[in-house]
Amino acid sequence: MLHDPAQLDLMFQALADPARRTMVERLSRGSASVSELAEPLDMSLSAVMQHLHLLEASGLVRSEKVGRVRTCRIEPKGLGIAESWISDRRSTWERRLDRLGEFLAEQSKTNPKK
Amino acid sequence: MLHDPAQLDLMFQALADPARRTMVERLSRGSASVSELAEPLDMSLSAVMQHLHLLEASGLVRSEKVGRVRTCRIEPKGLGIAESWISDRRSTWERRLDRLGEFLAEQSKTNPKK
DNA sequence: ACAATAGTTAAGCATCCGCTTTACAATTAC
DNA sequence: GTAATTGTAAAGCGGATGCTTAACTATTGT
Repeated sequence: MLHDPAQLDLMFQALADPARRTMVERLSRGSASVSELAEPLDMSLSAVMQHLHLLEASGLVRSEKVGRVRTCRIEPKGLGIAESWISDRRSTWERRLDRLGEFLAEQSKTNPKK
Repeated sequence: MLHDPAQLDLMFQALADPARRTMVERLSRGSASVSELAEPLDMSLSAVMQHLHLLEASGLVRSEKVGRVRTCRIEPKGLGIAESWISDRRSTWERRLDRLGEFLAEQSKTNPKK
């Protein structure tokens, strides 16, 4: 499964704002209404709504409205996508370090430091 | 070790751009000069330099200049910081799901569906 | 010495972001 | 029915972002 650049843009952009990360933190502890998400944030409800739009567009959060309250919850696959891009880079890096280590070990066997 | 919001801002912001992710991907395969980083990117060297500044400010990349070439390499701790924030959120979410599962299992034992 | 290479800095510019305020819509409580 | 609650939509604004070009510095090759 290849990484879709446009989605990664949206996802990392979404995580790049402290208010939005606060919302994700809150939602990782359980679903919440828009007002509940807004409560710890020092900004208008309207602003929170705009952050929520971004979070939904990125695929990190989904929500549904029942009556007059919209309930938001985490989309666990979303976090997985961002996490796996990072972890792919890390493992590429670490595999390379391993090979380098083996190479150096081999060097010091056939050509020990004087 | 608590997550520093300002650093997470810089880090996710850095990853939110396709050119910068391309640079990180390149560097995860090994160190590179600025020109090498620029090669696959359709923009001026100057623009690449600006992306590089951001990547260094975020702590994802470091570089040093020898002679007239600046060699850039990944800072593996950097990726770890972003990755661990995400994985902390995920595990909070998953632990919560587990508890919910246990609760529901308990419910159906003492109060089986009619 | 001169030219080519590799990088750096600064200014400028169009666009995007993160808010605000205002006005409005839908649901629920009294 | 009317008032309070909860959420939405639109317009506007200042500052941040992602480039460009142009001018410049430092190192290396001939």
